Amino acid sequence: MPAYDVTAIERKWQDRWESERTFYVTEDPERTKFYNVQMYPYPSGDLHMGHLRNYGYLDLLTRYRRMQGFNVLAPMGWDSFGLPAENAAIQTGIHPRVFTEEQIARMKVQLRRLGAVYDWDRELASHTPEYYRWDQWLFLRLFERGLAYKKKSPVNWCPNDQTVLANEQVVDGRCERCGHEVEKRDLEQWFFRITDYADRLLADLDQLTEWPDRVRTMQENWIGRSEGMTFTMEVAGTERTFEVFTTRPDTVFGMTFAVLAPEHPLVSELVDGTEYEEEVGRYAAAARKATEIERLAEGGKTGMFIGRHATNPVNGREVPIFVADYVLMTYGTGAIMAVPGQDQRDWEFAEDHGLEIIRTVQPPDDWAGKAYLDDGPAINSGFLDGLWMADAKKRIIAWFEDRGLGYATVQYRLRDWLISRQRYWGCPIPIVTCPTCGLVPVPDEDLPVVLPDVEDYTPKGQSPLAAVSSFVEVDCPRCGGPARRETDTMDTFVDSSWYFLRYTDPGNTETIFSPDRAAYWMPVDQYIGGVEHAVLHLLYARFITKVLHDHGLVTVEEPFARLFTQGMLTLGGKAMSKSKGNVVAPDAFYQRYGADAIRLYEYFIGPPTDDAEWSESGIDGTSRFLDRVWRMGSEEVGELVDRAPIGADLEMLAEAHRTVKKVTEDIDRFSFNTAVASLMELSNSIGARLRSAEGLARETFDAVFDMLIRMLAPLAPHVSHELWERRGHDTMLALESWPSWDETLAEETSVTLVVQVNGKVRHRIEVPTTVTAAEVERLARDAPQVRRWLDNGNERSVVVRPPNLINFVVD
RNA sequence: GCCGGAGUGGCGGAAUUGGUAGACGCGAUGGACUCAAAAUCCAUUGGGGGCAACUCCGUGCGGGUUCGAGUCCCGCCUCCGGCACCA
Repeated sequence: MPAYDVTAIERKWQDRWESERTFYVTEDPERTKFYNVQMYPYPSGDLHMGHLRNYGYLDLLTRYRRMQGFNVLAPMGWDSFGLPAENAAIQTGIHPRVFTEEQIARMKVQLRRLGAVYDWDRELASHTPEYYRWDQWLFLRLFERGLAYKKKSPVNWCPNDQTVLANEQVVDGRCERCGHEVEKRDLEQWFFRITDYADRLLADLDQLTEWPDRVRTMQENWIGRSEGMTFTMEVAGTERTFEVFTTRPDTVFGMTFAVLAPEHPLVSELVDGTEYEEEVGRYAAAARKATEIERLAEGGKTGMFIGRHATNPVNGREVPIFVADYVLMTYGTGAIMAVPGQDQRDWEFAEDHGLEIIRTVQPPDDWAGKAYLDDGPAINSGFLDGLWMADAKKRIIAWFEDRGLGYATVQYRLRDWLISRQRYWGCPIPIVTCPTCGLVPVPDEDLPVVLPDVEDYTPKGQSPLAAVSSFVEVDCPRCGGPARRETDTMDTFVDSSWYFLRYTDPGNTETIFSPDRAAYWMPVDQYIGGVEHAVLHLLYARFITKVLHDHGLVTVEEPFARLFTQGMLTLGGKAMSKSKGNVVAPDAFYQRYGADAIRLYEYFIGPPTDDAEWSESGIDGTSRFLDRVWRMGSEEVGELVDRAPIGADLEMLAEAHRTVKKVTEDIDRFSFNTAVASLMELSNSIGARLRSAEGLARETFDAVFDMLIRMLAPLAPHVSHELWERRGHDTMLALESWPSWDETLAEETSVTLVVQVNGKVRHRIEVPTTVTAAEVERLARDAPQVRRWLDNGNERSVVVRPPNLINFVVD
């Protein structure tokens, strides 16, 4: 058990921080702001140890930056729309709102128990009409700008969750949430035109120098920029044409067939009324329905000839047109020129279907049996022959452009963001469909479109809202005639793509937020969250911020200046999660050790970016450390002497200054584990000196202990605040300044000189930091441990690096 | 397959710029205190050899650069993460 009354002390200080509003802030142009945000959580109820680790990091920074004098905003909110509450409602019949708000209340209690402090005046929750009203407002601005549109297209459908999913929410062909295989369906859905921002989302990654490389790379790959050429091909014997996109226009002479995606509209047009109609129709229909997993499991490339030919513009050659599911309607133009000699997928298809292969790049002599993808001189390519890839591309694109047959283009892998969901617990899309006026936006003054209560939450392939006639049946806002409300709700990632802006002005009932207040706080100086959002939330939030920037509401183009992705806490090697049933509940640990020991252990467990395996025994260590500090600060431990400082005191003081420097630098580089280690070292050293014969001067102890407590304040806030008060300070430690260090004082006066012979350590000598190279060499040569080695060999040379290293090179 | 990241004692990890490998903590062993236990404190703790001074080996494996490599370079192995029919 700890040496002090953990529960009473923690409760006391949690009350004080709240009642004194210590961490509530306003905009203050006189002070430098620090906007500190954690990805707002889904209110899942009980926090486990893994959550505490993450909340602990944010709280550490809030307190640390505050002590450094920044005007720190640390808000908290709730990503409170979404499937878990709805699924619980289906099972229990409890309204998702009731369920969600209970969970929020519980989480707030638990955050408080950890000692996590926020400006609760800025709390927001996305399920409230006060919040989602502005989701709808935002949707309408995107709609006005042509950035929100409704379109029928092949989309991802999760049969288990009974809703469509965004591309980003399909992982390995499965639903990110429930793991069920995802099907393709042709549905009319709402999209956000994120592809319009693909170039900016890619280019501005360069500005994000304080983001982990890993996340930037993931976004770069996800956006997937490819330079190439788009050109038109004519279908022989018809008036019809289609466009193809290729990144290898230099290989166009090697085209031996063309392929259309099964969903390509031209497919049915070209086979209608021909002998191919039935069979091709059957193939295309099957391909459209198959899941991604089924399509890939086929092995080999399926597809079939559709009875038509296309003309290669470069040489007039007619090549057969196929339909095949390895061509995707959602990328490029949904049609390709196939060059089996230079593309492995085309090669496999050609082999499976007995098609001709013409190489257009000279492969190495021993190359056989597969496509050649690397660079080399062009062959079988008319006027391109002999040119290498880069030159050949330039030449052929110029050839197409001169004749108006094709043009250089850039394609992105990124798809538009599918934001409609056929589920209940989300933000209604503020659109009315009128038989005469078409899609009509709900006027701003009629917002919010309030989510109505329903009897039955069960998804039936369309939103449960569709069954609420009082919701669906409305007058058209434009012509007044009978019309129907959109019944899909928005992806919850829409809610989370701008909440950090709302925190700056959460009570605003006139606008989404005041541009001035947002300008003061933005960008977020430190953003903390899980790496699992690298291409989901983090991409969407960047996109929406740019849209709002273009709308004149936000000054910055990038929302998050510095990103930190924390590692997970694991148990049995797996991430702690309620659904996996491997969570460690903190309650027992709060009682036994207290919040401070838990926090400290979670900081100490390892680098914060790394996953860490939970272990119970580790808390003993941090708890013991806090006990030692407590006893040192509250009892007479060892020898406190009223005397003028002597040598030992000066050494103690120097050590404390060195620790301040180290801990400050460690926290700045997010090396919390070594910061804690340094504080332990300092505390050990104070203890050892107190027990030593000389003891410590009272004045030295007071100064050094004061520094220790200040440094401990962001890490173990309760115990450090209590000690601060008990030692006679009448100020709130959280508002005290972070200690500074005196560089001269912090300097080491002596150092261990390492004497090496041929790179091996043979001797160590304590020397003053000021030793010269000559002194180093003399000291080293005089030592018998060194002379033995020098006398036994031929000395070649000596490398001297005063004050701490000398290396003799001996044969 | 492609792109990242990592591999250090019994365990978590440290070594920030090429310069003392293993900080700090856990665990373990021995000791002090105690009637005893708990708590606390002290000592030892990478492996081998030696009474000792000391010495040999040691950061996934094999090479290399360097006076000197956990750190840099080349080639592998293993694990983790991301992407993956994107034309």
